[in-house]
Amino acid sequence: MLVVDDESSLADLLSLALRYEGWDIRAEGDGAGALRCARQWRPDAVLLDVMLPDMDGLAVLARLRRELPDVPVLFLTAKDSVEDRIAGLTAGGDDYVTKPFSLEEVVARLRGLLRRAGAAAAKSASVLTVGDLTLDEDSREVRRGEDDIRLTATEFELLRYLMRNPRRVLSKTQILDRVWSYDFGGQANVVELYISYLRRKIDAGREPMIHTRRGAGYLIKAAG
Amino acid sequence: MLVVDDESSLADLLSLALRYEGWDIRAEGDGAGALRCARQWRPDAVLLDVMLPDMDGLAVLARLRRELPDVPVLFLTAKDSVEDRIAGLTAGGDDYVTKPFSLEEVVARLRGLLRRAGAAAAKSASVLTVGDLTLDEDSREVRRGEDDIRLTATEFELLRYLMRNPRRVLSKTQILDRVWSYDFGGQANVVELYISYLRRKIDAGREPMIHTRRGAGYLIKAAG
DNA sequence: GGGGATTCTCAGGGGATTCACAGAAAGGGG
DNA sequence: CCCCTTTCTGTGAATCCCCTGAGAATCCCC
Repeated sequence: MLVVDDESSLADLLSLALRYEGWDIRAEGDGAGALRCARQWRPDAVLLDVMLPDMDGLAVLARLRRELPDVPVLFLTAKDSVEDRIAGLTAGGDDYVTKPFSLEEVVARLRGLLRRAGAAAAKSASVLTVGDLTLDEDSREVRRGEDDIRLTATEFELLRYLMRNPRRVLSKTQILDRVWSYDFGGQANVVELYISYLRRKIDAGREPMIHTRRGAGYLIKAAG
Repeated sequence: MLVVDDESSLADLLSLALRYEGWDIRAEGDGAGALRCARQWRPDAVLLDVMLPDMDGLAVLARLRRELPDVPVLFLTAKDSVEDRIAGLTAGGDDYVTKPFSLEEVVARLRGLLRRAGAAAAKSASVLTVGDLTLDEDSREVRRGEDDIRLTATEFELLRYLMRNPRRVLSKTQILDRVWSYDFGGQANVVELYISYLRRKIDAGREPMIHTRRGAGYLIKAAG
């Protein structure tokens, strides 16, 4: 996975997060470097900032396509920038996220891209299961046993993150960094709040699946 | 599928979108290359820009027909160009779309061409069904249960996109990218507006099939 | 060219969602 | 068993997202 962004702090953040997902990452700070790396290293996907110091992101894309016509590209773009121009280009199967983004979002989009790129091979599970709890990333349906559970957007993202890491303690900081936007400036106790919301919907009147590890964080695991 | 267009960004866009549909794609930038590719590679269909740098699209067509008399051709043409001349040419079973087009439209036309050409590739029936809702891509007829439903062009495209992805949440961005033209620069809330139109026609007084996932997008699924 | 259909913008309103704050509850160490 | 720390949760305000009516612009067919 090739990360192209001239803001090194952001590039580092992304590199770390994606490495944590088990992917092999390289980072480049400008278009020329990106093209060189793409040519030599042949990444499976590219994260491309559309604002680069040396050349337009779209120019980079064009030249990238000449080298690697099939590699999926995830654009990183400022909220109110040239969204219309991006929209056209991404329609072909690429995708984009607007800054500021959450890492969960980036990872989810990347998985989607890879799944689609490897269309035939990977038959896309897209359903996470922990005990009798299931979460479908496509339909965004969540159920525990027989019961449908309606979640808000943030609750869904949080639960997805937990279920991606079953039986593993996730600290509040980790959660905040992954589920909320990287420039979130609020109180850390939103995590507690949303854990509480989730418990009400998922664990209510049942054996609990979400557990607190005092001083460490939270984890989810099958009941019993 | 052979894509012939001298505008490389557009050719890339099309290649990606069609690859996503599971087709095998090659792109050429001029008439000479197109003919060479057609001769050697024998595509099942050709997307042909009528404005090419080296030769008239019509001349390309003529020579293409000598090589591959049966391959269907989808013309790409500017809005206010020589539409009448195209119209004459397409009488033979070919078809055309005017720029700017939406990807949904191109894909739909291509499927139509392949189906009519009797190519093995397109086994797909032309009728989409979700619950008691059916949409015929050929006749453009839509019915819910016993009731005929009259849709406008945009409503039809939107519903088709939804029905091709039943039980799957589609974001407003995704919808905008697929259903509207690639250079659409307007407000994102047209999607909301057209969803609202569709609901009035499809869900009116019945169990709703179109659902909103707040903060995520829309999906269609069988009622109940 | 005329008239109806269609597409799209704008803006208001309503309800859902997000989040801060603060007090209550629970855990843990001495 | 007490006290301090951490976590939980009720309340309410601000915000965001979505829906829809009205009307302007445009398209298309006759």
